[in-house]
Amino acid sequence: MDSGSPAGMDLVAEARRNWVDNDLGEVDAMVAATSIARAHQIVLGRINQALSQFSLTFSRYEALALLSFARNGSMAMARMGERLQVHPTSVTSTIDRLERDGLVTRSPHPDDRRATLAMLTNDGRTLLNEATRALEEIRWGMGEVTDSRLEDLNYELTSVRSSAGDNVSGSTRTNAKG
Amino acid sequence: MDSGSPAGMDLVAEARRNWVDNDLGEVDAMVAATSIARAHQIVLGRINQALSQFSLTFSRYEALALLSFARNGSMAMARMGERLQVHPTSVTSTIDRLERDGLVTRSPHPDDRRATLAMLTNDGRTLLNEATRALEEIRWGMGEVTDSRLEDLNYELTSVRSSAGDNVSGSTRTNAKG
DNA sequence: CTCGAATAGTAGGACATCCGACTATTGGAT
DNA sequence: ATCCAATAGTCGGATGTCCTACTATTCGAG
Repeated sequence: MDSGSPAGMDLVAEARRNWVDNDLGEVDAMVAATSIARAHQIVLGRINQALSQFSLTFSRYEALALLSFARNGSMAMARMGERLQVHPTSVTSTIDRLERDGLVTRSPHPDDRRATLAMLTNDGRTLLNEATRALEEIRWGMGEVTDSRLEDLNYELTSVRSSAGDNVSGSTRTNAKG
Repeated sequence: MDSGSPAGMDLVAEARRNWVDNDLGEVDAMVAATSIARAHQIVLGRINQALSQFSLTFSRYEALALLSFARNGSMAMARMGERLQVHPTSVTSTIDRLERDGLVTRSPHPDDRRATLAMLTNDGRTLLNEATRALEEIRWGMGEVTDSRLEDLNYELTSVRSSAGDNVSGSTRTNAKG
């Protein structure tokens, strides 16, 4: 345990009980939504805590990582928004802070004067590598959960993602279980 | 499909590919963290969209629902923070807006002059019931995913939650699969 | 070639969340 | 009885996210 919860209390089970007691419908869906939210809160909290030593947040880390995989370490901001699935104004805000901290620079797109390229600086790449090691050390906030369980979890999550149009490609489910 | 994604692209699979190509570790954990974040984004987006017709957000809805299960429809704010697992200042902010909209009232705690009780108003309870029906209609953002799959998903998520100290009680896993 | 639709980025505003700091009150230890 | 630590709530500030609106630029239709 590390992200304190009210002792002796399962918040999700509590929600289920309240729902059932009040004859409300779609209990499994309610529990799933609640569980996802709580898991997200836990994992994001751990990740952000691990990143805080680098004055990074997960959002900014994701942006750095995305740039690091691009050719020349640069990418048009609009494309970053597509990849990260965030609003264009969120990209502006994220790049603002990364630029402020010297991890990224803005430069005009050579072929499209509307566009702006965000480019990783040397400092940015160095910090990204350190932050990545820190995230590996905490197993990306997944605690003690074994890789086998993580694969099962990833498989189950694809059903939610695909229902939203995420083109879920080969979600390699190595654990033959079904 | 309803929450657009870049056509023909699985963002999570893309992340996995980048990770493997760069010989980075803890790939399953990275994918799990990414999947949880994306699933959360999808589900929360759908829920907030369904709630927008009531000028509610999921945070405010959760607060209303929590109060509705309490005796007298009231609860000390500190206790709300514990149940919702959010910072005390978040409770202040949430109750501020609910009070502004006439859905909740503040009153002094009868036995502890430090504490403040948040109490559901009649309008608040009415709106909560309508909002709950709206969430049931969209199956809490879980799309087409069957209840059977949701049970499996809920089971897998308990491993993450319990690793954070959530005292996971009987997560009834009706689907015998292991 | 010109004009309007689409695209790229940003500014301003609303919310949600956390953190640190501050006030008021409670309660236990001495 | 007194004093200090713990608790309850709020304020101000930082971040992240979205939305609407606005400017600049590109591109296709005619």
